Amino acid sequence: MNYNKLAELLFPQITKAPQDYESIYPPRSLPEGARVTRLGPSPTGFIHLGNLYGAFVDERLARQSGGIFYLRIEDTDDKRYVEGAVETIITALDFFGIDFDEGASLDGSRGDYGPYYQSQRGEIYQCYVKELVSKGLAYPCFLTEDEIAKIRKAQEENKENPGIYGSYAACRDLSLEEVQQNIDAGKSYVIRLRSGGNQDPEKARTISVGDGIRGTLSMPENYQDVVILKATGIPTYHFAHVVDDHLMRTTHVVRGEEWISSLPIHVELFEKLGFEMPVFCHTAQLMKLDNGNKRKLSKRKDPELSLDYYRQEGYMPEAVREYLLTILNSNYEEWRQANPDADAEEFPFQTEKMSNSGALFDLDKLNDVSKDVLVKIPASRLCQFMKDWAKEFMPDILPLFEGHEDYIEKILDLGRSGKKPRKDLVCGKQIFGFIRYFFDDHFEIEDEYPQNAAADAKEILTRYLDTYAHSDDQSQWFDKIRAIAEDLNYAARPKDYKKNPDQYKGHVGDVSTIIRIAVMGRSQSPDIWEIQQILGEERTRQRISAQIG
RNA sequence: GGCCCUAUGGUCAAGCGGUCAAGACACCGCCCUUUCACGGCGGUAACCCGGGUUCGAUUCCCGGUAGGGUCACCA
Repeated sequence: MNYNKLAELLFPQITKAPQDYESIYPPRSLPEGARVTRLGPSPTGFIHLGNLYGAFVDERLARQSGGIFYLRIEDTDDKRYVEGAVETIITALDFFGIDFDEGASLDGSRGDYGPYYQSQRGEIYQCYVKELVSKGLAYPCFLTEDEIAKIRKAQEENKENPGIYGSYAACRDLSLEEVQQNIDAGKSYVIRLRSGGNQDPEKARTISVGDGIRGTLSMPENYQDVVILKATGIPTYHFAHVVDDHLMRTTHVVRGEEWISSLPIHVELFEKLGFEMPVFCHTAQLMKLDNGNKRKLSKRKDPELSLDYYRQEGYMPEAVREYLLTILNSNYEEWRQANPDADAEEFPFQTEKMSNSGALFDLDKLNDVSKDVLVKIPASRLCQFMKDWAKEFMPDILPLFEGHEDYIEKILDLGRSGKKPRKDLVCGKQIFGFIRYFFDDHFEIEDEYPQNAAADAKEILTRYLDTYAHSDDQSQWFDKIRAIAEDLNYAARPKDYKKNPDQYKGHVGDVSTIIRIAVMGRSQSPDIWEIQQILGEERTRQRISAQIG
């Protein structure tokens, strides 16, 4: 068999040789130790938390080493293509602070290692396929779907592994003439790898691959004659991955653990092509607890998997980032405690510190992290964020914020100063619920007066209103409440009440709860005096009067 | 079914042959306090099972079990 002739027969249009591409895409000149990573989404338009998780790893690896992080669109399957998906991906990632140094972007592509859309790299792949064919390492296969199905059936009956390999690889040794005849007959064909692996597990070589996260992975070598070029002339993922990551000079391939099982294929491809392998980092799947069982997060059932969910709820990107970092590296929280004010970028991220078991997504934890993050963000930025969020997801309330920035900022800053700032802001939705009573249209009485004091409510509020002086400082103000409490036989200090509960109707806390409900509509809130200062005298008096009736 | 990955409290997760088995979230209690939150203190709660190796295994090996992944001209 003359493989050169076969290659020429199959790919007459390919005139370039691998060497040409080697010089078009030379090794990158980057500082020692710089890492080149990539994100390779297929343009389905759906980007989820898992993608973001992986993207962070890529981004950290590259940026921390002074390397390159690029975006490559893996659109080798036109059936999956969704209009506008690339924009969606870039925008969603950008919202969470992920951007690229190179590759596909909103306005075309940038970088010297393109094209960055696999669909535009046909010639490149075919060149390497041709190379493989000419070396007898790949061959055209004319098996039809039906024939393959039959083979599979027979294999199942014989309890053999399914697939095209060994004696099942019917087209492995077709002569040049047979190939020619098939082509002339208009038969469609794919190109398969002529695997050198042994299907007998006893005789198979064991391959060991170092993984950036998991140490060493070892498994039997590949023996399947996998498809590398589809009938359309477009490569499969396996082949595109190997060629692209070599030519784009990727040093670290971060991908989900579902790829581990096809690693042997990739290893064989890298070897046959004579490429150096990148370092693989197989990340664990994000899981979720469902009826007591861990399971993979699914886009159908789990809204929190979608990145949109966090935007809709109004989580700030840095909060999500911070949370992701805590599950990304086990020592992150420790580092954060030691460096409370440091930029997250400064954290020395290590793939070795990544968990290799599936982490359960924990909303409670996210909320907690978010509180800690938001407490450090200035009110002006929070206000801006709330406006942006409302504009997109709750346009009805936007007018409450716009043009009232000073008011909003005061509200957001309530109790946030001092040594022990309040941490009650989590996300947009929650924040609005938390501060709703500051807006008359959204103010309503939500809670009931405490039972022991309800009877005195009107009396308390009347006296409160009568003695109210907006200019009182906090202690003057509270002294008046104490006075009211004492007059009405409530203990001025809770401790007195605790000692002699029978002597009083309640304590000053009950009195202020009445006031709190009248002014805020709820029994729980930050400091009443501060709120009244923000609300203003008129509005405060109005609300109290309204409850006196 | 074959191959592979994983296995410490409810969750995340330190540990890497000898520890009273860290820490965080959640939960509970107490303190602080005019409510809530914050903060402080304390508490409940864990090494999947069975064999080895070893003076000694959560840690190493083997075998189960459980969960997950993968076996496409999808990525």
